[in-house]
Amino acid sequence: MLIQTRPDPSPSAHDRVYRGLRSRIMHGEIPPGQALTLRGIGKDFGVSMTPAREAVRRLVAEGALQLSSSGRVSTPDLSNERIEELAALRALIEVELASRALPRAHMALIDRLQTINGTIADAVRAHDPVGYIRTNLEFHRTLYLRAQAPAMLAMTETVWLQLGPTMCKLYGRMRRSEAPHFHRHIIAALKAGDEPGLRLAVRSDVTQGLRMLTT
Amino acid sequence: MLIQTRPDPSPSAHDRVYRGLRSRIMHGEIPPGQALTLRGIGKDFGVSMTPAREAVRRLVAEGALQLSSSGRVSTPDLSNERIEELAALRALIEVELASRALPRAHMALIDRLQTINGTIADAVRAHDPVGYIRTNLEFHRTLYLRAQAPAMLAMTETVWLQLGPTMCKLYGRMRRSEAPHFHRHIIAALKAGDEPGLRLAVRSDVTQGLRMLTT
DNA sequence: CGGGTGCGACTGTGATCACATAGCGTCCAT
DNA sequence: ATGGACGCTATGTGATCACAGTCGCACCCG
Repeated sequence: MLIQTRPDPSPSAHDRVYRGLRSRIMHGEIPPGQALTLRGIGKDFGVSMTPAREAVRRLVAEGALQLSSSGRVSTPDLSNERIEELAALRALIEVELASRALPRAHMALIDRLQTINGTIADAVRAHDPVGYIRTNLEFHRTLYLRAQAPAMLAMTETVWLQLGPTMCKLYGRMRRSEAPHFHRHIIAALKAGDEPGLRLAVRSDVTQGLRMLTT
Repeated sequence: MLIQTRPDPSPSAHDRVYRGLRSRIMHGEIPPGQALTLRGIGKDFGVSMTPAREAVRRLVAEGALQLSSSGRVSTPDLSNERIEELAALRALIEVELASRALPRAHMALIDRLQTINGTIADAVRAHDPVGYIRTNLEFHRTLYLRAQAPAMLAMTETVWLQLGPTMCKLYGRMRRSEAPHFHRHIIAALKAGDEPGLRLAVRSDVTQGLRMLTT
């Protein structure tokens, strides 16, 4: 019996398309309101309409894309109320995830977080919005993975996905840029094992970041 | 220019299939681990495989169905850890929704909640698990609709959806049954405008209901 | 020069088909 | 009688096609 060295070699076409689009959307590579076509997506990924349609359906279900009344697909342009809601959801769930990760946060994890934080600073200095968003999310995901709570992490990533195009719009016009300020608080609270401080730091990081998103 | 009297007359086939399956799953009409086939679903709804596939993909994206490695589709059989996580998510988000609904809760809303609560008691007396689950969710949704927070409500409904088959298994073996106890606390807190009491009552209702789900 | 109208290309939808694969029952050999 | 191998059937996947609706653009008329 062969052991699968690659757990997912799935040559499945719709999965490739799904992952590709999801990554582009979550990392803010597509501005809000951008129109997409099934045939265009299919051509981009070298597949026919069928897998493109499945990937789009899935992303619509996750709120990463929206369908107009006539079925045209585009990235959503969020209202301020929607952004506030999604920020509140991030605050609720991510605080819980951080809290659950705290007891399992070894020094190796903290080191990795500090490394990622350095990469974020690099992206900021290089004025690389996509790199900034990607590494910022990687910082949070690395922490939350320690919470051993896959359902909560999935839900959080869905929220990130919905905010992707909006973050694209924001960081595109973001001129003066500073390294993520509250990440140091998060790391300090992790080191100290200070749960209330960690909750406050995560909540502050999320809400401060999202406050800049409301027009 | 004609005004659409019916905002969604959508004769769209995949939407019919999606809504139908979603309702069945959320209300606990399908036990966990139940295998489904695209051609079977298509025949049930009188459509071809294509809309059935799209509906299934969407439900998989929402966690209401799972795909085996070979692509076979079935309702998920949740582990205890997963159930605990979903219960924690319900507690987090629903408490927030109730809190946001509180300032807008008129007497008319409270009356409707009491009426629904009576219907729940009827379903319990009639030993009707599906009716119980449906009206119980209707109770919560009626309250949360007042929160004016569609993204949070959607996320909560996604959690309900994931718990649907598990609730089916539970309430199928539920013999002695009592009317939902904490719903009265919720209504009392709404009447009194007591926010801490409301948060506690909702949290208790959710966690107590879900504690029975863990095997 | 401006606006309305009509045509054409484009886009999503759903059905059907060909193909690969996984399940599963059966049949044969020991 | 039991275990294993074979083959059939059922199932998901992806491509293609026909169709209907929509959007846009150009052309024509005032």
